[in-house]
Amino acid sequence: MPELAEVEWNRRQWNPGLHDQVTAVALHAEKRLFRGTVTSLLRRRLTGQKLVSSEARGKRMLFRFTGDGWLGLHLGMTGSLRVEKAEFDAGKHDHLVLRQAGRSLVFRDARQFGRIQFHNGAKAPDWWREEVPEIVSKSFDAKLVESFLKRHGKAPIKAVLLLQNGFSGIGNWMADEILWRAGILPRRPAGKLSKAERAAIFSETKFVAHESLSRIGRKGGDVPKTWLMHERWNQKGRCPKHGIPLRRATIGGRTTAWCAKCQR
DNA sequence: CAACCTGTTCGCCA
DNA sequence: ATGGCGAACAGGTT
Repeated sequence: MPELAEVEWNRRQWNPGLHDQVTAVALHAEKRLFRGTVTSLLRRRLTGQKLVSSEARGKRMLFRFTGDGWLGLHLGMTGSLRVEKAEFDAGKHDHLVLRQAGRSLVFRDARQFGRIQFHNGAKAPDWWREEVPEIVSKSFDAKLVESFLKRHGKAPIKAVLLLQNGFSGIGNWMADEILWRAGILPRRPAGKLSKAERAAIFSETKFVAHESLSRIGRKGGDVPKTWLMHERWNQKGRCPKHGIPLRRATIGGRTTAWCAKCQR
């Protein structure tokens, strides 16, 4: 699930727990998810504290607690956040559960490509403060995209769109969606795109990010049927514009789908 | 049983 | 020093 808008959706799943005290912490300390994190500290510093606020940046989330506790979450490939009843029994892949009087806040991640970090201090942790502009912010502008594409000029544009220090929050399906809308073949080297094509990458990135984020709260929640996204999952996917079968190949290490007619 | 998967990180090479 | 690429990670699904 987890790309930009889905991350934001998951972040909100814990909103029912805002301003409530964490009465107990249950976690699977030996799991790879906690690599680099002192779980005993996490457990000790969150127990008895209140969840104050949360924020998402790209694919990362930060939950703030009283007592200077900061919980960083990344959903990886299969992570999700949800709320369960207070007395709910954690399943095999429910690697972190924050118990509150009225509910349990649950982090599940079967494949464990995600990550759980904890920091105790007055200021937000270093790993959160490193600045990569959010796509929906003003500082993500055409100039920034220009220089980023130039810097990675030899790599296929598809691979460049997946680099989180430039396109924060873009994942596999969003990258394909952007390229389809921009009319650009995923294998084209980023440095060989025309000025107009670079401008299209910029504006379609903004468009896809804004559109998908704006739909989270609404009923249905999903992006329109006319988006490539709905077609690219299965082998029989077809271009929403032309109805012809999508081409597919591994590019930038990931399965990539495109329309040979739309994209040049 | 084999292939595939919405992500990052590491080691190797240019 | 920087950039590009493929493998590895872990487990479920097709």
